[in-house]
Amino acid sequence: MSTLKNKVQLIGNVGNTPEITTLESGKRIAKFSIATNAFYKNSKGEKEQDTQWHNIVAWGKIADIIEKYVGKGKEVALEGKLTSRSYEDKDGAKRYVTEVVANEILLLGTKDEDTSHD
Amino acid sequence: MSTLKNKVQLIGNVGNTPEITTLESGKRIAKFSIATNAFYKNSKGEKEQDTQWHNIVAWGKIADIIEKYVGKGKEVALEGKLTSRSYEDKDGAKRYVTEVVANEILLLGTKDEDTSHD
Amino acid sequence: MSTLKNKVQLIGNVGNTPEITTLESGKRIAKFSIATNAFYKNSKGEKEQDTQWHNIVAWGKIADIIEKYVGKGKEVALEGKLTSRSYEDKDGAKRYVTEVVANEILLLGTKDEDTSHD
Amino acid sequence: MSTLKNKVQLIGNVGNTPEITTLESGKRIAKFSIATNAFYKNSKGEKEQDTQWHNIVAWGKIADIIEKYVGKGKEVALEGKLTSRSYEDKDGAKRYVTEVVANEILLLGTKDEDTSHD
DNA sequence: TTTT
DNA sequence: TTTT
Repeated sequence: MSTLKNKVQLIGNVGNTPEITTLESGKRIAKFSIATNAFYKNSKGEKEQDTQWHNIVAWGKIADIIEKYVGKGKEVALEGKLTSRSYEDKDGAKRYVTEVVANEILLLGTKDEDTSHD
Repeated sequence: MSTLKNKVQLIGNVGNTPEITTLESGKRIAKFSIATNAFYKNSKGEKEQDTQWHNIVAWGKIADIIEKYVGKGKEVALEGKLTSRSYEDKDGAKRYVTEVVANEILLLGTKDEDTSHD
Repeated sequence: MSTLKNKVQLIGNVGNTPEITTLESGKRIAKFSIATNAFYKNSKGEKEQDTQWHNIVAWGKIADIIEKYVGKGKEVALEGKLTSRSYEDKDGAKRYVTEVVANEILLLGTKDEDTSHD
Repeated sequence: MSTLKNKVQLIGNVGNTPEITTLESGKRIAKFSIATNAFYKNSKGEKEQDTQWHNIVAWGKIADIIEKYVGKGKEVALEGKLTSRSYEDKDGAKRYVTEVVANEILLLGTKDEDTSHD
């Protein structure tokens, strides 16, 4: 599956303790959010910050790595693909969610071995 | 502003004629969607396709390039940042939209000069 | 192995028919070069072109895809890692070569199915 | 100038104190090298490390940021384009050098504000 | 909800 | 809503 056609790269801080779920099939999923912070000066020359929050999902081995090494507040770099899916809310209205499905994750600012995944 | 921390790269086909809007301030915005297509074989060995649709927004010079060169069906490569914003729908409920704000676009499969923007 | 730490992405035209070699071990290697073209205006407002040539190497399945689908002049997008190695030339002097080891390749401007490789 | 067509992204450690040069024109250049480290297990299951060294060049504002903030041993993320140039060595033989011309740099593992450059 |  |  092509990653060249749909690639997201984020460097930011993890916002919450990743939730790990095991499906009936045995497959494991990790979910968490990360904040990317951009700093800039506004028209008055004051520093401002643009923070974007991103929903991250990971499967299989990446989920295992996340469970082991990724905690709230940690700085990580990750790569994945941008996906959207719809669902019906409790009122039957169609809702959309956009998530980044991670295929590689790297812990920054640690002396640990590479925890990325191929 | 950092693009290293928040980067999206897409190669796909434009789904609709870009809508160009001029704000009162004179700023121009282009909006369109693109489809990224991934092909894979399912468990039965049959070819399947995973199509993801992405909302693209572009400002200023990029919007001008899009107006001039980007049409429905065209294959493009683009880079931008992943952003989400919320708004209230007509029932007062909070809705979220995720968009890619393009900072560079490249027309593929054309003999035209480079239309990317720095 | 981490690709997040060392990533090269090129979109350009293939400069020569890829050379395919089979090692004694049975492993296959493809080698070719690609040109990336950047257009800009010089100080006199004239269009100029900066062409960079890159040495590409690919192993295994990617080499097979290249043999099948990639020919001189074709437009491709590829991703890989930047590597350098040294060797001794015939005079015993140390020489350096820098190559991009491709791990994914995409044919552009074709109607073919996705030939990328994971 | 297009960066989509020729993009290198590296996350690694700076190998030496950057050399800063000011040209007669007043333009400033920073030069340094960075190591990217990939860890993997060999056929015996032992951990091995593949270190690649890259020559980095930066101009203008990026050179200033490097002079101020980037020192030997620091972990940085950077993006740039892959360039090669040739020169004649003292024996009149043609030599090739490949360098990454950085257009953005980010200090990792620091509490500093974003030092990236657009 | 992170980080600066 | 594209493309194959």
